[in-house]
Amino acid sequence: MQVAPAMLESEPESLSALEVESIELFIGFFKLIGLQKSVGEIYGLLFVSSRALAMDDIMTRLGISLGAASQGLKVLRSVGAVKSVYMPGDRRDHYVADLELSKFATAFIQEELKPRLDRALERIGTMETLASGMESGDRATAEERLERLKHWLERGESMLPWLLKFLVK
Amino acid sequence: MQVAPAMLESEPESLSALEVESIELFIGFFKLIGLQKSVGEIYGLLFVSSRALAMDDIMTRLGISLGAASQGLKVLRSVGAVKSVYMPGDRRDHYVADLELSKFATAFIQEELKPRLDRALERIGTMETLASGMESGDRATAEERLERLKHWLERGESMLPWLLKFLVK
DNA sequence: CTGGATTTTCATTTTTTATTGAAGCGCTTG
DNA sequence: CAAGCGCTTCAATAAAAAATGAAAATCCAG
Repeated sequence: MQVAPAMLESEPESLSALEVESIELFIGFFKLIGLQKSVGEIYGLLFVSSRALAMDDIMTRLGISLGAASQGLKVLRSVGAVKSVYMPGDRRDHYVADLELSKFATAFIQEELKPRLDRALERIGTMETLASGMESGDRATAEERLERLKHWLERGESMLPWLLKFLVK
Repeated sequence: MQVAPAMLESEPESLSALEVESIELFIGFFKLIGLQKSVGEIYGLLFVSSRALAMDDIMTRLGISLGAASQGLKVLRSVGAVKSVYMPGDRRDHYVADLELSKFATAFIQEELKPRLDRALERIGTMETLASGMESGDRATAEERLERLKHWLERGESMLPWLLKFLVK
């Protein structure tokens, strides 16, 4: 029996150089918006694939586990980064990358950034109340700084709709 | 055996409610831009402090280690979020929060976002080369997608200067 | 210089986060 | 309607990131 020499530690199914670049690119990109490595890997693979891939293919090509593939696809579906296409005569779901890149930015802004800003502004309300019961020196400092922070956050918040519009097209 | 009632696990030096809110707020904020918890803690504490604090104070109030305080302050200095003020008759450095919040955003955009976009665009160059040597069906797919991605990234990049200007004031 | 105070560094430990894969659910289909 | 396939879940494990604290470097005042 013939076996390819010294292959126990190689890429599970050998990715093309193009695929490797794509995967690395999207890992970095997705990490930035708080998504994990395996999510980026999957999207990177699908992005340069001209045909739809089953979860099975994805696991094998990337050498990741069943669970990671399933969870990664779940995340990608949830942000609309991937859609499944019907393949006649195959029970498995097959996935293609959604090329509307702006979706990631949109999801990030609406699901991460916006809620955080809202939460922070809420917190500032609480802090203003707390500060009002302090002795005058500290109170003045706190109030001035809170005011400043509030302005800045409100400014940031006011920018989001514009940012969204810009990114979406 | 008698032990002080349930105090083994309390806050090391008791933070005020205002301080706790501030710390939590900045932990969240800083995490978003990729800075770690202890960095947020320190800034949060300084943000509502009306007097400059020595590293010693910071450690004690927050209950963090020497190393964490030192490293956290180093990061904060490096992004200009904190500055040290001279305290007559005390050899220790004392720190105050820099209130120019836009510095964080600026540092993030210039030190995280911009380099990543540049790196990604570079990578796309490589990928275009790789794609050009593929067989025609896959090549067409890859080229179209790369083009799309490139446009989007360039668009993002073109927005950065504007974003910076908006955030800085 | 010298001694102690202050701060930085970094190998180790702890904590947090991501991945794995076996168990189990629900479709299909034979 | 049973058996197998595809997929999801989640407790256990592994990997990555952050915190710790002792040792070393730096800084002054005397």
